[in-house]
Amino acid sequence: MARWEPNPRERLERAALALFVEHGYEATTVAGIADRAGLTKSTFFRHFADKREVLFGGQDALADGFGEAIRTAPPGTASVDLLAAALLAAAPFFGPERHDLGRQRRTVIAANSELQERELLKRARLAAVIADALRERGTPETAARLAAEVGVLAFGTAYARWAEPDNRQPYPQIAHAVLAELRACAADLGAQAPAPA
Amino acid sequence: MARWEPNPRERLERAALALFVEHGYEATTVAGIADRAGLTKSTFFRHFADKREVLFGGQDALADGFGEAIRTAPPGTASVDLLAAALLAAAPFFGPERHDLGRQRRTVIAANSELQERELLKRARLAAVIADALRERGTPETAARLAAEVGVLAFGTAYARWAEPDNRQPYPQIAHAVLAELRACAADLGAQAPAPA
DNA sequence: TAGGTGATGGGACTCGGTCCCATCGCAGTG
DNA sequence: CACTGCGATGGGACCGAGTCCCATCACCTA
Repeated sequence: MARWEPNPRERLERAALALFVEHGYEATTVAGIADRAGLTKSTFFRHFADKREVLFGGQDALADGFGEAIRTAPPGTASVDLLAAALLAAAPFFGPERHDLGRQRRTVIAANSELQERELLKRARLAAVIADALRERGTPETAARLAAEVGVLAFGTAYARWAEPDNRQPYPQIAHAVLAELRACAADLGAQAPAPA
Repeated sequence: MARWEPNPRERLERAALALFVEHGYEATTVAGIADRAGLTKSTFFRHFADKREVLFGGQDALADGFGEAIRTAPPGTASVDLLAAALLAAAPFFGPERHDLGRQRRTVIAANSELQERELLKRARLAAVIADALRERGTPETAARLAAEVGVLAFGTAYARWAEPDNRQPYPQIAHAVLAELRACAADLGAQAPAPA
């Protein structure tokens, strides 16, 4: 009997991703996902708050890792390096063995605006975590908000490049490169003298 | 008879905001909004793609204005000043007479994460419009993305400050101040030498 | 062997959203 | 003054997401 087989949550996640890839997000019903995992609709909603959330399970752990990395960095570390530390804390989630899953997940999300909304919400929470951690270190309000936004942009770009089908570079290398590039752009942007009002 | 009274779209928007303020977003049904506007559920969905969208009607016009402002700026204008031009293009939407509406709208959105998701999506589209317009002017990819993100952050901050209950400053003044502050922070962030890998 | 506990199954229900068709009001036309 | 075409509305059937409640099952412990 299907009841009491292990890891119902993980089974649901796998079933959902497979069905989303096969038939698309909208054409897939929650009952269908549950069926494929040998469970029911009730159980699905006991493990996930809604249909979208089945694709975003790891995001909370990610945010925790970001905050922790910034908080435990040595005193006096520059903001850019704090961002680097945060991005690297995500490395365990992006090993080469998860490359295919990451690519599929990205494809599914890219095809549906509901899922994009959810991803943006997760990123906003990520930015909030980063900004909070920076504020705890004494970074002024606006500087913390900007750095958090840059960090999230860097993370999103790095994730996108890592998940590219033909990518072979490891995530940490990509993250460093993206962050360095963004830092340079920030310098350019900040150096421009604003026109007199 | 209620049929054929003018401005059904605007009536629906007013009815929705009023009910959201009174009972909250979730406790309000689409049928209830339509009733209050003297219309039906069918008509509601003929004017708005979904329940959330009734609060985000102006966002598309906003994005158009942003793109237009950047495209029509004099050649050679610095990126920061292009962002300033874009933010000022939004000024007509934020006259003092709309202050109360803006404040109510913000309160409703702040209380519901579904609405926050939609707002984030709209802002992402805004960022995409800005980045596209900057690319058209020859701004390199990464610089355009960063500048767009900064622009959206500036807009969000300016809108939030403008909609504060006790705010009396006009929107353009706030926008300029926020942007100047962010430019300074970008300079700081970019000036930090990254630690050697 | 008899509970006790936590996870699951299952069904009823509400509401968002889609679809289709009948209906209405307003032209314009003869 | 009818007739007709057109666009907007009303209304009902329908599906799926999500909630709620309760019965049921498997495992553990006394």
